Amino acid sequence: MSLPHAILTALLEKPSSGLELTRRFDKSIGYFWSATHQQIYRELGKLEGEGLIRTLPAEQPARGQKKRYEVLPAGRAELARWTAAAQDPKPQRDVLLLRLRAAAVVGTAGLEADLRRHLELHRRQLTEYQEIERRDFPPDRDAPQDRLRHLVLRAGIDLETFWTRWLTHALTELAALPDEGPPPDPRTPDNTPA
Amino acid sequence: MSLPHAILTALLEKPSSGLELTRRFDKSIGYFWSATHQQIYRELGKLEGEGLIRTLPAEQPARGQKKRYEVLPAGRAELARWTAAAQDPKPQRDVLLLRLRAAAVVGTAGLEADLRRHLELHRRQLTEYQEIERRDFPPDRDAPQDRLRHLVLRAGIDLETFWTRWLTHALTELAALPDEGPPPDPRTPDNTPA
DNA sequence: TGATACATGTAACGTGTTACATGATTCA
DNA sequence: TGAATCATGTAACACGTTACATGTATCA
Repeated sequence: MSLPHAILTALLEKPSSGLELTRRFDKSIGYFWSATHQQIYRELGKLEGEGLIRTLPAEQPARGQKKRYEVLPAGRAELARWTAAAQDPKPQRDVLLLRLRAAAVVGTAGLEADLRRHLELHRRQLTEYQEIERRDFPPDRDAPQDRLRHLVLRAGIDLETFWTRWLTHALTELAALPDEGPPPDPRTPDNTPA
Repeated sequence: MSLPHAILTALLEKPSSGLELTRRFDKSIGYFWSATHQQIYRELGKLEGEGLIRTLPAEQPARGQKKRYEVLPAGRAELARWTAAAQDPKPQRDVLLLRLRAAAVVGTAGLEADLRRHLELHRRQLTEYQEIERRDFPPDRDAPQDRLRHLVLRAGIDLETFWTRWLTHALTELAALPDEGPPPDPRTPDNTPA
C-alpha cells in the first residue's frame, strides 16, 4: 500500500500528468521509489475514484490528451495519516545475496562477470546521486523542508556506497577461491538410498 | 523469478519438508530471502510438476503427513544456470525513505515514535546476525564454501549497521527541525485558479 | 474426547511486470 | 500522408500477503 502514497507525495510537490509523473519517478523520486507508467495510470484512476485527487478542471478527457492531476484535501489527510502510522519493515529480499549463497552450493562459474557489471552500475548510480547532492543541496544549511529531502538522498548515497564496497570485496573473495568453488559434487540423487 | 531458486538452494543444502523450509526461511535464510509457508507450498508444487524436485520415496502423500523434498539433477542444473545468468538489479523501493519524503510535504507529526521503533528492530536484528557470525564463522579461515556464506552474512550485518546509523541520524535531524516541519500549508485546492 | 500443536494446503486480493493497443501531435 | 513521438490506457500473468480450511499426532 505504498504506491498511492508515493503518487500523492509527488502530486503535492507538483501537480502533474501521468507521463510527467512517470518521468519524475524515473529521476528524482527513483532513489526511494520506482514505478512504471502502467502502474501509475492504474493508480491515478483508483485515487480519482476514491476522491483523493482530481483532474485539473477545463481539460477534456480524450484518450491521447494530457490530463493533469492535483491532490484534494482528503488526499492530503490520507497521506498525513499514512506517514504517521506505525509500519513494520518489509522482509529482506535481495537477489544478489541469494545468488552468492546459491553459488556456494552449485559453484561460482560465470558469476564474476555479472558482479563486475553490478559494481559498475552501482558506481554510476552513486556518482549520479552525488551530482544531485552538489546541485540541489549546496554546502551547509538547507531550508527546514529540504533537510528531510537531503536526509533521504543521503540514504541513497550511503546505500550505493555500501554496495560498491561490498561488491569490490566480493570480487576479491571470488578471485581467492579455489578454481570452481565447491567441487561439482554429483551427489544429486540418481538412486540414493533412504 | 527468485523464490524457486531460493528453495532449490535451501533443498540442496538439506532436503526438507514444507514446514522445515518455512522455519529455515525464518532463520538463517531470512537475512537474504524471506517467504511464507503459503508461498513455499505453492512453489514446491510447481517445482515438482516441472521435474526439478521430487518427494523422497516411501512417504504417503496424506494431507497432514510430512513430505520431504529433494532436488533432482535438472533442478541443480537450473540453479547453476540461473546463478550464472546476467540479471539487472531490482528497482529501489523503500517505504521508510518514502515516508520521510512525504513528511517533508505533510509534516512530521507522529513520525518520531515509529522511527525509534524501527531503530530498535534494526539494532536487535544486527546483534542477532553478529551472534550467528560468532557461532558459525569463528575467527579466520573458513572453508572455501563457507567464505561465500560468510560474505552474504557480512552484507546483512553491514546493511543493518547502515540502517541503525542512518535512523539515529534521522532522529537527530527530526529533533532539530522547527516544531512541525513544513507549515500546515493549506494551499490545497478549494478553489485554486489555473 | 477434547485441546493443542504440527503439517499441508485453498482462496482472494493487491501490487509489480511485460507486452500490446489506441488516439493525438509534429514534422519531414 | 506517413513516420515518429507523445500520451493514455488494457490485458495477462507472476509474485507476495492475508485469511481461512483441513487433516494428523500428542497428551492431559
